[in-house]
Amino acid sequence: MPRGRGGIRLGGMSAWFNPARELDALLRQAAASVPALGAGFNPELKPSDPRHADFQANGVLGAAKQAKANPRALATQLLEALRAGGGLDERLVQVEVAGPGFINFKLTPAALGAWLREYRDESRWRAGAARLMGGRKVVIDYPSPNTAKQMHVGHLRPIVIGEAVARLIEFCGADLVRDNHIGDWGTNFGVLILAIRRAGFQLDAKSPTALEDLERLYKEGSAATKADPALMDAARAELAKLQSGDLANSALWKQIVEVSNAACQRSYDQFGLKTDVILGESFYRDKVDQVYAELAKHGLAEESEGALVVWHDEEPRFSRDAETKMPFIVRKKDGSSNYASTDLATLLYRAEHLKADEIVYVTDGRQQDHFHQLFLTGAKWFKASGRQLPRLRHVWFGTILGEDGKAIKTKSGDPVRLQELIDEAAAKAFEAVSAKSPDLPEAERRAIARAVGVGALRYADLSSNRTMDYTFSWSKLLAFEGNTAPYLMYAGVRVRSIFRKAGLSVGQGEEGADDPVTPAEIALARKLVAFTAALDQSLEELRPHHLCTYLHELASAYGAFYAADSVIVDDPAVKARRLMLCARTSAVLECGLRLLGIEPLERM
RNA sequence: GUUCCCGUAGUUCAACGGAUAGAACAUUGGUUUCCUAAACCGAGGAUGUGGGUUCGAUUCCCGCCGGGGACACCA
Repeated sequence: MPRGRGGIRLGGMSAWFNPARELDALLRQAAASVPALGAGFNPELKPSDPRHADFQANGVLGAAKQAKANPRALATQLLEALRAGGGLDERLVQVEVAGPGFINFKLTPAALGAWLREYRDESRWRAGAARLMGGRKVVIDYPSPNTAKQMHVGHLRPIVIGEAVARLIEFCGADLVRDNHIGDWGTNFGVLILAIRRAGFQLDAKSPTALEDLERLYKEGSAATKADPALMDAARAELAKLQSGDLANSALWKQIVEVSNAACQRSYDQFGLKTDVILGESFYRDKVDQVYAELAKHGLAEESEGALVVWHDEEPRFSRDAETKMPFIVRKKDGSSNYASTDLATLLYRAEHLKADEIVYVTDGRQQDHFHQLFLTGAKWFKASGRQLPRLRHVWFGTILGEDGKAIKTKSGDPVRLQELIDEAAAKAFEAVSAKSPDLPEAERRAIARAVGVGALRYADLSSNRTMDYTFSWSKLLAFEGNTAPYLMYAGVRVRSIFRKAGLSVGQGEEGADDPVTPAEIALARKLVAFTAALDQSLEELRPHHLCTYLHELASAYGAFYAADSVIVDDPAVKARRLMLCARTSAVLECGLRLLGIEPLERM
């Protein structure tokens, strides 16, 4: 993400969409004329603790050390150069040298007011954010489940995180393709087919218990093949038959996939998840031969113990000299394809047919080594064959642990089913909404409960850093107070209620609104302008929790404003400017919630 | 054994090398003739451990302790 490339000014309008970017650019310009700093100076501009300022530049401290200069004196020089440059209007931004040599920037009420009047709605923000990823074609790979398993709580994260990351990327201007790369061509099928044969089970895809039956059989098969290596070989043989076109296995495979996809779709519907394409591993069945041929041709892959593998000697743990060998196995010794084969074929397809500039893989953290090897192999392969490698990113998340502190797995006991979790959340929310708003019709209370319950689940998962593991807990996932989705949704509902009471629709009644005045108005306005910084930060490493933190702070600032300053008052000027703050809060909050995949409400 | 991730108030989590380590829950004291109290205002309480780098370390490096993951044909 390039910084300091000048700012965007939409159609000659005056306010900066993203003040941090503008200030960064101005500081770099100014530094060029300060001898001790020069053109390569990085101002290290960051959002500041609001007690001090809106933004602070820390870069002078390090530079002063390098130049053996007094940091405060150097900061003062830079500040003078900045003023001389003429790009800074001090009626909008107050600047001062502070502490050991920070440069602090504080937006004045005039700047806050200008921003609020100008960046009114989502279309303006999208236009502003489009500089982040505009014109880029991005493929995102999620939730990519394995087939023939019931959805349990472990499936929550790829759905929820994947959707939030996808929406964020799309919001920032990318042309996005959501590709559900389902795992439908692996050894798990061999295991399952073997188990079905051994049990003499007749699969009926239309049976309501079909998925449960499959899951039970898979568990049996999994236990059996684990206990007996001969059975594992038999399972692999079933897969090899499938992959080479055996009619009976292919027919069975088709039925299993059908049952599995229908069940997954029912879960996706409840999360509002829509994928653009479903190109599972089986889609690449006839595209892996090209991968083997090209890797061999360029000398990247070699035979080892009968398998075709790629070593990466520059990475000690993937090198052929490693103590425990961890090659990237691209073809098994029985000739079957595996995860690596199909992922390489998928990479090529996305680059050549989908024209991806960037590919984002959303999976759990246990696959880090796999993706590291995939990316290394992809880079060498594309370079050797003269292709342009898309930017590859592994957006991984931590594991949901069971009560025993171990990862929740289908095989170890019975983890909570996803449907059970959703139903429980909705039931609890229904109880709450019925207690607090008994006058609403039952149908509406049901709909609200659904939105609140699912929203709470999603937010609980998104609000902490995705790389953290967490232990499954009903109370954590079903919390409705504090830093939760219902808190944010409630703040939004209170804004909408004001407009209803005033007989206006959101956005009306703010004509001629002036700059914020009271402390609560100013604090809220500063928070609203900080939306751009929150977007930047979330997008940078694709971590939605930054957006969650921001939205919670915004809702909290609104809560304080709501308690301190009445909106519907007699003074038309006061009313107009507070209505403007309400409208902006509503819009930012709802836009932010939607980015997280949470549907805002009119009332609750 | 090799390697990756993690360790912050009683609990669940923030902090992109910077100022007095922020929140939420729980505990505790207050706020409602007034726009939804699912709210607001206040109080107490924390960086596993030992070194190092740095003007400055929760953050970077090394050791130790503790938890989890991966490691030859699962995905």
